[in-house]
Amino acid sequence: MAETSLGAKIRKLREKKQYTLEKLADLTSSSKSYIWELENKAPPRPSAEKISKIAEKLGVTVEYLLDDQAIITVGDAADARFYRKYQQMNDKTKAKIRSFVDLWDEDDDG
Amino acid sequence: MAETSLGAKIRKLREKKQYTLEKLADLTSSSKSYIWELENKAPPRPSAEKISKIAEKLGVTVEYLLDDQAIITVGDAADARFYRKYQQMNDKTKAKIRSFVDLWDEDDDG
DNA sequence: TTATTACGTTCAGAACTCTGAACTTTAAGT
DNA sequence: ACTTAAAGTTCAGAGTTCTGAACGTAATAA
Repeated sequence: MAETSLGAKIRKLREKKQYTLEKLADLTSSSKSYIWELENKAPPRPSAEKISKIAEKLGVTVEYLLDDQAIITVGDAADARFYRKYQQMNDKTKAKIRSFVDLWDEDDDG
Repeated sequence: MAETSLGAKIRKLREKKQYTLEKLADLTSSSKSYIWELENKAPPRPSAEKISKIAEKLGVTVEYLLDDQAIITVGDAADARFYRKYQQMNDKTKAKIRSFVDLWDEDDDG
């Protein structure tokens, strides 16, 4: 089957989160058959709305999902991605990161 | 005519860059009639590919164009404080924190 | 074996995107 | 006024997205 870059990314992220096709479909107001198509059929051209919800639930940016090349994320996009990731962590981890960043901030920030 | 949030953002950014419909269409492999529809007709549901190119040429993220709400909805006051702090740091520090958090995520996510 | 359950796969077709070409408007020049 | 050009607007229809429902497969249990 034609394996696209987008499809491979979605499947990898979905499996890492242990979501079934149906689970991810529910989270993103999609059908499981469509999620399956995105992962397995070429060439998908999903709507921005779909890919935006999918990116959100998988904890990445739209840019990351769509860009064929590896991207060097700078500026706002990187910040958005970072924050999305942070939000999805559990409270204990969040607290650890915050106190860690507080220390870093003292020394380094200008 | 129905004025959507997405349409308004695209027009504002396009006019700020002094692009005509045709110019933006050329830059994004679209037709000018379609760019016009995005700006003026409701409800647009453009493909991820289109909106990605448009965001790129207008110098914003896909998330900024699509999210109806304020960019980030904060669940928790501590998160909000943390993110404000993070945003004010310099790029090098931000990058360090991000890669640090990426590592943390590997262990912890599930 | 025969349920049952959970997950993945296939496909017809309604609904929608997006284009090309024609048309209208606005503005500047003579 | 008339011409020309540049920008915006409209629309039919080819082609695509996306869903719902049916089907396939594998695992577990009685």
